[in-house]
Amino acid sequence: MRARSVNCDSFTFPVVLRSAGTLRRRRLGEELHGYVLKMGFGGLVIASTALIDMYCCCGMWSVGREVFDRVCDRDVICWNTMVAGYVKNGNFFSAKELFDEMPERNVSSWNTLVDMYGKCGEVGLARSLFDEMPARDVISWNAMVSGYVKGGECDAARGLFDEMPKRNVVSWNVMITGYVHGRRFSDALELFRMMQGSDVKPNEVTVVAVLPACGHLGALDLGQWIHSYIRRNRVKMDVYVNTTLIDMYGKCGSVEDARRVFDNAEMKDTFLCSTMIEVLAMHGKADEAFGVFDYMRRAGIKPSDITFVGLLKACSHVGLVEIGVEYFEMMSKDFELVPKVEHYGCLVDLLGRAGHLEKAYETIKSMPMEPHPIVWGTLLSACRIHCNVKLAEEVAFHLIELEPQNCGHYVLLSNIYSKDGRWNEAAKLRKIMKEKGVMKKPGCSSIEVDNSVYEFFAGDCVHPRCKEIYEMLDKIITRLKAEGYSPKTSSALHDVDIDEKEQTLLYHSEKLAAAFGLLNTNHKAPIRIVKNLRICDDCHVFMKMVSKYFGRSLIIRDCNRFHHFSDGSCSCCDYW
DNA sequence: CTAGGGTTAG
Repeated sequence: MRARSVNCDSFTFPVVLRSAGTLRRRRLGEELHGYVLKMGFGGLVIASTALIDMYCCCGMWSVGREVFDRVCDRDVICWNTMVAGYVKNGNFFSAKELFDEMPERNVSSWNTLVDMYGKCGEVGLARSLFDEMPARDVISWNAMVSGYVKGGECDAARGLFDEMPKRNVVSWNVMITGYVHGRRFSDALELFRMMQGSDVKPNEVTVVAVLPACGHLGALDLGQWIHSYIRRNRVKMDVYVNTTLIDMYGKCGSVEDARRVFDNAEMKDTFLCSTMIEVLAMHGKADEAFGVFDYMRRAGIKPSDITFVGLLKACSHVGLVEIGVEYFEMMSKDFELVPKVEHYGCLVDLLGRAGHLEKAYETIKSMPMEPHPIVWGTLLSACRIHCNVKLAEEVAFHLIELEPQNCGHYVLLSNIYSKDGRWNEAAKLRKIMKEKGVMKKPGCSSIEVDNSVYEFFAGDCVHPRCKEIYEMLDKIITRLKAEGYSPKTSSALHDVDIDEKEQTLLYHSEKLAAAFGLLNTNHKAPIRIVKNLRICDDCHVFMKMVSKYFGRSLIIRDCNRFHHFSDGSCSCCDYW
């Protein structure tokens, strides 16, 4: 940037200063300040306001304030800029102080304050200001809805959203994002559908907000529809959009599409590449994940600690212990990244899955930080795979001490006991659960049919076509039993006799979803199901048999990986 | 001047 060789007028500086501010180029900003003075624009409000904004964006709010104090003909915009500058720098007290001193307030000044209180968690104060302000525009409403969303109050946000006299694209974006952050994915999709019925057109921010919801729910059809919507309507395909597309396709089980988006992305940054690596890892494509990492190094894209989480995950899912350890060491050696508890968790998984249980245990004991319960849980899962009851007990009892209300620990240990034939111990554990009032988290599976997502809970009867679904499921079970299927009752965590145990097992949510899928989808496409918990041994066998005897492939995502069932076998090779 | 956006260990 050489301002010397450019003809400047008083309108040039605000534009250039703005870029300097957004890029946080302090030096450049200061240099430009010099030119502003040299060219005699120093006294003008417009130039001064731009300078204030630039300094505040660069974190130099006190210099901004000095400029502000020297402006003699301050207008509202100038005042607003200074107030907003304090807010940007987290100087909420000064912002409020200056707001109170303002000789004149239009709507924007109030908006800044409403937004500020929302940002610092004072929703109540934001609301009283919102109610108090003399006039409101869309921005005021959006700021207030956003305040509720940030405070995690989705329902209050929605209440206000519904009351809005007018909504623009930001209003919809705020509310959809709110649902997604509150993990209310179905609500997010429903709102997105409502938006289509409104007069506001979705933009690139909207798709970035909804796509993660599609990913979490496994709503591939809707995700694909949004992808084609983006192309049809020339929504800007920026790096954010591409990142969420990759994530969505990956989580919906379509790695190929994720890869296509990655290859076609014009701009590739750390986020985008890390997402691609994570997706490949999730699907057991370790070599391809390593390839993306090599690409990053060649292209000079700096890996982050999250990149390494993906790489380590890729290694552990396919048992590449040595390579995984190499990546772990590479983090600090070559990239000055300090391994976090997540990376130690991956390392424990890597070692544990591969059967090196003692080494995994040693890793936990030698971690430089307090091991999070998830790390212990990882070791417990490894004990399940390798049937090490002794270590499992030690780890599980420790975990139960740490998190007595987490049902997962009891369930996992109980399954390990059952797998080993120790029914008495399993029963004792169920008694303990009962005594402590720990409820088993209900299994839930969702499936998308005709652009709608249907959710099923184990043994539920809420679906309108419930009778039909159960009849279909019974038909499938009868057929599979004829082919040799016998329910593995060890997966059922209930203190009941065998018959009843078989019943609860037969109606696990993924089976209901599969029956619904067979009833309602055409005969070529795979049936895609997303489950909130880990798939059980029995359902795993069941799905393999369905894929064989009903000639349909099924793609099931459980809470930690994908299972692609076809022709009687599963992509995880029964190792999960 | 003021409202909205991406990846993360089981």
